[in-house]
Amino acid sequence: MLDLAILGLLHEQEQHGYEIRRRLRDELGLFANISFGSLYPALSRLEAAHAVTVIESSGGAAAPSMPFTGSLSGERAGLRARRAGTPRGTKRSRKVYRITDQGRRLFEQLLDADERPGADDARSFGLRLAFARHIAPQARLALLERRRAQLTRRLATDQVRASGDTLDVYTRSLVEHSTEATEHDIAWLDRLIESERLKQPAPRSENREPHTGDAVTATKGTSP
Amino acid sequence: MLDLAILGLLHEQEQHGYEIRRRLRDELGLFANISFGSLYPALSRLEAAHAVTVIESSGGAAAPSMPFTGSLSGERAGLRARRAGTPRGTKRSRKVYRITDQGRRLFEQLLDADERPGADDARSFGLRLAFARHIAPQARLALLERRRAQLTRRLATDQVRASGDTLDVYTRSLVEHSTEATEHDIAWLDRLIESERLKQPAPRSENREPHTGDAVTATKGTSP
DNA sequence: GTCATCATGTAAGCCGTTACATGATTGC
DNA sequence: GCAATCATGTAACGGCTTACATGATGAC
Repeated sequence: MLDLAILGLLHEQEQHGYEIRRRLRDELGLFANISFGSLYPALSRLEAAHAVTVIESSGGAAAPSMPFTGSLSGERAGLRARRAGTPRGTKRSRKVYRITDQGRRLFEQLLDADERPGADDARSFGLRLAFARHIAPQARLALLERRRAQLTRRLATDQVRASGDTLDVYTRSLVEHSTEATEHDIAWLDRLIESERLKQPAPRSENREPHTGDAVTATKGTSP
Repeated sequence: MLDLAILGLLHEQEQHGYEIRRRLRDELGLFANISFGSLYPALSRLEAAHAVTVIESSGGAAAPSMPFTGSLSGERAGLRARRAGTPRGTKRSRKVYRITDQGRRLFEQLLDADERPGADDARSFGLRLAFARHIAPQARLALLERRRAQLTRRLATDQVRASGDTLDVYTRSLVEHSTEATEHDIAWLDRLIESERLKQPAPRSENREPHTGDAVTATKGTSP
């Protein structure tokens, strides 16, 4: 699941590990404080699988496919010069990763094929929804409806539990609150689903133009 | 955390592994479908730590320091007789566990000392609340208030996230919904806390000011 | 006598953690 | 020059999963 999160972030913008961690915390909120002991091995794995490539592992400019001097001292000089322009940041000795075409394929594959059992459902769904803008409208709808079905099932088992007479006060309160929370979640999903339906009124069996891939481009280059 | 759940169930009634799993699923709801690959090793660990003892293992040996007939056929006959009384179940070759005094101590210790980082907060709290009736009133109150503080912190970070301008539609919706859910949780906790305070009006161990003045929301009555 | 269910266990693996080790850059 | 921060990595471990192995009991 971490792989999915990483690919999702790199989908938007090339970045280095340390920064990925920050965005995971500040933007996604999931993986509140993912540890480097998870993150870096994950990046290595993805690189080995050719899902990402290192486009810069030292000082050069982060511009895509822009060749730069191999001179280490030259790079250093360049960075010193650049530092004057940017008050903070712009460190050296970092590896900037970029997602590959294969990585993009893997991303989409993970996005709708993963949902492995044993995984935290809520987290898994949250992660997918956070990247929902990158997927086709009908896949988005399917994601929402799968989640809705999941919650409906939970509601059913909660009600069975609540109907038992063996629960003590605290457990009963817990179950009742859980039921309310689930109902709240479902109502929210229903609003999202309706809003999706309004955006794409007719599902139209096949040959649906698969979302022209603009709007995804990196809006900012190397800006700190 | 599984250890805590097991001890909590055995706290109430001696049982064998298979049955513990069923109660974990049907009563607690947490550990929806704990696997035997987790459960049995956990029981073995607890036994090795003298937190539980095997009080009956119908197949033959393994009863600790309690001698009984070594006759296999004898055991079988006894079980056959017992089966007639109970229409289903009452299998043989199972190990019935009982919690020990040491286990009870461990239980209480886990109950308020655990809360390890990296654990699923909600699940951990739910588990503790499910066993809340076994702990001292002030410990119960402390549990609720710790959880409340936790959720308040979450609310704060969610609000920071929401105030950023980089979030896309779906992520924003997610954060907003998460905020609502957390507020809902806090309101529920406040109801529980108030009801606890009513049950034990004056904590007054020494320097305790029963900080009133909360009276937060409480939109709906405690009993639906 | 065979199949479903109850019952216990082991082995391998996944996915995350903390703790530890190292080094570059920059502020003071 | 020294400490704080940025940045990357390795090692050991934790807690759970699935897959596999075994066997007893009861229904038919």
